[in-house]
Amino acid sequence: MTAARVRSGGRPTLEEVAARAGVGRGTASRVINGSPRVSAHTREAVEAAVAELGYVPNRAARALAGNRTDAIALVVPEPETRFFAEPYFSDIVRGVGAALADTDMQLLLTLVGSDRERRRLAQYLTAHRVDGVLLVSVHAGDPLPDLLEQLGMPAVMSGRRSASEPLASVDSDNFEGARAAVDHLISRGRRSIATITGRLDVYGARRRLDGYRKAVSAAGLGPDEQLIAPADFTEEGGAQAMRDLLARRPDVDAVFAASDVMAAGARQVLREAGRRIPDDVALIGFDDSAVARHMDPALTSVRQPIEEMGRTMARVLLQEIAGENQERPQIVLPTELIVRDSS
Amino acid sequence: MTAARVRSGGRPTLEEVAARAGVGRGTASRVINGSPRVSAHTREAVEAAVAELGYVPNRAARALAGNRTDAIALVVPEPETRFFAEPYFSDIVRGVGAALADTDMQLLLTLVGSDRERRRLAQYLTAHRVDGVLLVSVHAGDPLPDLLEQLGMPAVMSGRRSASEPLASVDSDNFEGARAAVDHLISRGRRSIATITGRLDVYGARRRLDGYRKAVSAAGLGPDEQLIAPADFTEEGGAQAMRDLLARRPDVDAVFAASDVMAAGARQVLREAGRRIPDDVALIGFDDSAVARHMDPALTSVRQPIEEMGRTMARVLLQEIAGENQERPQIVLPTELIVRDSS
DNA sequence: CCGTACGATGGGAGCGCTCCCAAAAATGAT
DNA sequence: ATCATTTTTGGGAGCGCTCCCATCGTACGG
Repeated sequence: MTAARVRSGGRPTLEEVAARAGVGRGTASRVINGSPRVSAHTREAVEAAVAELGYVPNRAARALAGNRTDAIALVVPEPETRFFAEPYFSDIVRGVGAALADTDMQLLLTLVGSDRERRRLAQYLTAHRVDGVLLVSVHAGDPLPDLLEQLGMPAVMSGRRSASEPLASVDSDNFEGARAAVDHLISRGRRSIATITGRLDVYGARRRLDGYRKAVSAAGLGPDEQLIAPADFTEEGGAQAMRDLLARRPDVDAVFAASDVMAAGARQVLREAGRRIPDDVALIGFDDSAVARHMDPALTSVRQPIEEMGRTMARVLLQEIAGENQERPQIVLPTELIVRDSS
Repeated sequence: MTAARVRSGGRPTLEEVAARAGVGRGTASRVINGSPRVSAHTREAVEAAVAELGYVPNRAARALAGNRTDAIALVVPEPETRFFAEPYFSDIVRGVGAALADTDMQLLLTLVGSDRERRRLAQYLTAHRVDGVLLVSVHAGDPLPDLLEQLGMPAVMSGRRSASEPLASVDSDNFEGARAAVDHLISRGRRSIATITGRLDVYGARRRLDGYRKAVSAAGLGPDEQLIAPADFTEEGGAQAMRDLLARRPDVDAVFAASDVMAAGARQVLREAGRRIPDDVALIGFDDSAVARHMDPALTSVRQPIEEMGRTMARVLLQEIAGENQERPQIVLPTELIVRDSS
């Protein structure tokens, strides 16, 4: 009693679809993968069989045979999740998800915190367990991008590490965003415009500072180094920077902070110093996060198109994987100044 | 000239590891999968070969042969991402990631927005492309949990749909959280304590209301229906509810809002009505989100152990997958009242 | 010293698919 | 109608692994 070749409970296989459609396995495969070398008639038959059987290709088999994975990894440095928590993370994810929706790429989420995890990730990548990698918030000294470059693994990062980035990247226009913010302060009649910078080993932070400088000097307010206070993107850092500014230049009448969180810190200090916002000192942040909307007064801020960055990153990565890109695209997306009550 | 069996550039395979260790493929497999039926000597030899060759198992082959995927999906309803954006999403992810770190389970992120995506997801699941599912913020009418139950697919959800949940679930103690908040208000001498509820088709929102009721009546302040204002978790909803409350019961001296965002809406209305916080009206929120910390005055709020919920969900799911659970665990994690300036 | 038993081991079969080659069918040119 | 092409098609080989069974080796009891 030879066991029947019919699969009892299991999911249907390609072979079964082919049998049902009265064609060979190879042909069925062609139809399913959209190869053009199939007659219309055959195609219809196979498609009907697929529908009737509710066939869904087995990903593992596909991956094994085709030597690819149909999966990409979104790599998030663990320490950052906290900072970027705000909308950032979920917006990126939403964008990426949207771009992947009509693909059958899977999105793998990879948090890397400890060195052990880093190593494991490197191993993962080396073992080619994903077709491509999305890198979020990469630091200057991060070895990962170089590893990817070396492995020839398609990758796209958000932001970049320097002006000349070997990997594909998608960034927001930090320079123009900062400039627009400062221009806005100038147009409101402010004259002693300070800035609180982010960690300057982050390229974006440097660009924001550049934008500030450009706007200030274009207005003939000369870049006054006393008005530039370095900080580290944290609330406490922003507060400290504000204290320094107030001590150095009590005449300051506007502050452009390179992040909303730092602006929140600055606000606190300004309050305690009895300066009214925006009457005495105008304040602008960067990121347009929840913090900005809920601050009192509501914070004017530079908004980055985070979700679109996510979408774009995914799109570019798919192109890289498909080998469609001659060279690594360096995409810069425009920012937008959201004017609220603080300026 | 028979092509050499040596793989030129590629990743090493099990077979190669076995050859190098001077054992058979089966034995090598046993070592790698931690089977006890291997002699210590052999084990060492294989482990050495693995290290030397930098062997990493091919996931696809494993999945294909073993009929499993070593992957779990985190399913996030798209419309929610926006609401839950705050820390919620990233905290859950961090928790899940942490619990998965020493496993070699992969985390698949699946956003489901459109019905088309829902269907595709159902197909995915039916095709057994993952070993288990993590469900975040499920609505009362969501068909997904039932589908999973039907398929016998291991699943864990955050929160639950009703008191009797067939699926495994991990929730925070909404009841006790709300009760603690209201008790705190009572201990501060408040007497006309109102509540702004979330959408009551969400189980958690109902539990928060129950907790409020319990605390109020325990204090002999009788549940006064006029002090209960239904809303929908949005800022505008919270504002509207607050207006209603003020109109109905101008004597209100405390408000417990079932979310920070609604509390933010309420705060706005209270301000406009000239009520000082906390002097005239004390205010408490729920979630302990960024909004709470940055509100002015800083908002007292009930904090949920989100990251731990993520960790627990993952842990429970792994157990479900391993078939270790007799019945579906219903885990409730404690909340904590974070007292700030608003109460 | 031999039979028994059991742990350790090797390797065949097969998971479901893609790749690719050779065969079959259709098309066109003469 | 014939032959050269081109298009379609079928199915073998093989991806790297797990499962499982037959075999081998060894320790032990009699």
